Amino acid sequence: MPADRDTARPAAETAYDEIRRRIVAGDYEQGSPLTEAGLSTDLGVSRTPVRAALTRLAADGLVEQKSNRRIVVAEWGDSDIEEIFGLRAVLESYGAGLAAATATTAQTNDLEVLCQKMDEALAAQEPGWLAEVTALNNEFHRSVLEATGNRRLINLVASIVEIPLTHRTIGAYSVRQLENSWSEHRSITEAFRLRDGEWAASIMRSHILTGRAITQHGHEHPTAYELDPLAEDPTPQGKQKGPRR
Amino acid sequence: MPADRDTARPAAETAYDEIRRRIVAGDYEQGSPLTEAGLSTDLGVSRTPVRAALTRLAADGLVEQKSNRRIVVAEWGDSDIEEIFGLRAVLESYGAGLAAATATTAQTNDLEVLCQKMDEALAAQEPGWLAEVTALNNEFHRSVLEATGNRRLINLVASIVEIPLTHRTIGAYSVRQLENSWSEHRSITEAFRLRDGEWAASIMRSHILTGRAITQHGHEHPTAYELDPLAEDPTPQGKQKGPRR
DNA sequence: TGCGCCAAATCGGTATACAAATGATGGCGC
DNA sequence: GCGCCATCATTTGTATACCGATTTGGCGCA
Repeated sequence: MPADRDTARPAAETAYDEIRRRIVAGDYEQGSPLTEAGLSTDLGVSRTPVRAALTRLAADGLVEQKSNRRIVVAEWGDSDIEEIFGLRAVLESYGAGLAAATATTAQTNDLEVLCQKMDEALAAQEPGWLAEVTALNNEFHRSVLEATGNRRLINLVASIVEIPLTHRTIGAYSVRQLENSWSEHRSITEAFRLRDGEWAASIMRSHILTGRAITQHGHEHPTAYELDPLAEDPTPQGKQKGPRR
Repeated sequence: MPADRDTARPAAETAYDEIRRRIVAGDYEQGSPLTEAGLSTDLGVSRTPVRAALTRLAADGLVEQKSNRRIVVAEWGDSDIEEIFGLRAVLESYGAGLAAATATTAQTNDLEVLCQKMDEALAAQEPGWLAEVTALNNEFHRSVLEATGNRRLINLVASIVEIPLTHRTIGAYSVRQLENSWSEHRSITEAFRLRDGEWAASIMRSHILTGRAITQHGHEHPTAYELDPLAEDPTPQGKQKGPRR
């Protein structure tokens, strides 16, 4: 246990980030109970910041409060993935349409840069490239939403997307499918350049629904392409003991 | 200060509800700072539940945390109304489409009942009818979303709609416009009966965008209909002293 | 041997005490 | 007289102690 806490950052935020990271990383079993005291000793802070963190996580939907006021890690199944992709398709296509119609040249160029980086990442395929692709993909979608300037829309999508999903999702794509995905990103960028909101929205919708199809059915017959599988998991070191009980 | 606290309900939840009510009711000036100590003494609870309440309210977007870690009541203007109606149009039409395609007869009947009650409320126009109409309207939209069974969608819309808006919105409608609004509700119900998701989605979209137009431009030339204006406020009894400062 | 009740421990909810940081105000010096 | 610095007050962040409720395990009785 580190004696020198990082006093620079608020401890409540640290606790929030750490607990969130653990949940998203899958360190905790779904439905496993989280006790404030346990997390408190685990993180080396008192129960108060842990409580604040759990409150925020509950609002995010990452933990649930059972009737007996017991807090457990949220569970989800196929229906949740269905919901998430459906909502993303609706919201992100809406956002793409808005953004494309009003985007500045600078914003469009930013998307172009991201596409460029993606191409390079694909071409190079250095160790860890899957993680980089995931990051770039998230960045692209985030940039599109940011371009709308619609803070509420951004928060809405953020509250949905941030789930132990995105990680594994990319893994379901074959390289061929990844190339197609990037091609769609390029098309969206082009729609931005033409200020064609309808086109942008349409592509974004297809893009996400394609992702849904691949995530749900693409596992069966992957063209695979086995790269170094460790690269997919950004946190390889052995984790702390799992949930209590 | 009441000595006999209602120990039955959790104090944090009470604090959340009360602070939320005050914000939505407009008791606090937009951008006015909320101090934990002040709310604590106001509500008769300690700072801890107040903190929890403020955390939740921040997640809801009803309060904002300024850079200097000062918490203020969220401010909004016309652009927020624009955002909200736009998102409602997208999300609720999506929900209506989903729900209509899968709705049970019982769910459709529930909508029918609500339409019936609306007709009666309009015909009677008893004191407080505007408040009742507001409640029925909210209930209708909530029922449609509930019929989707999409918990995430429900939460998303809830996080947007619950805003110091709905109250005043209804006031902007003329009676003629209210009748039209209910007529659209009836059409949505009919679409449910026919399991016509596309139709339902389309009506819902028009319905909400009409609401946007009335809210934004309908104030200028209202056919008015001045009823007792107090009826609009569902909490008539003199509440605790207003915001500090 | 099984069922039920009681007791003890565990955990979440609340209050409060304390520390750290930030903003304001007043005084002092130039 | 103006500006800067120091001190103080206000407020948030954190820790901890206490209380009530719920659950669990054991013991006793049928």
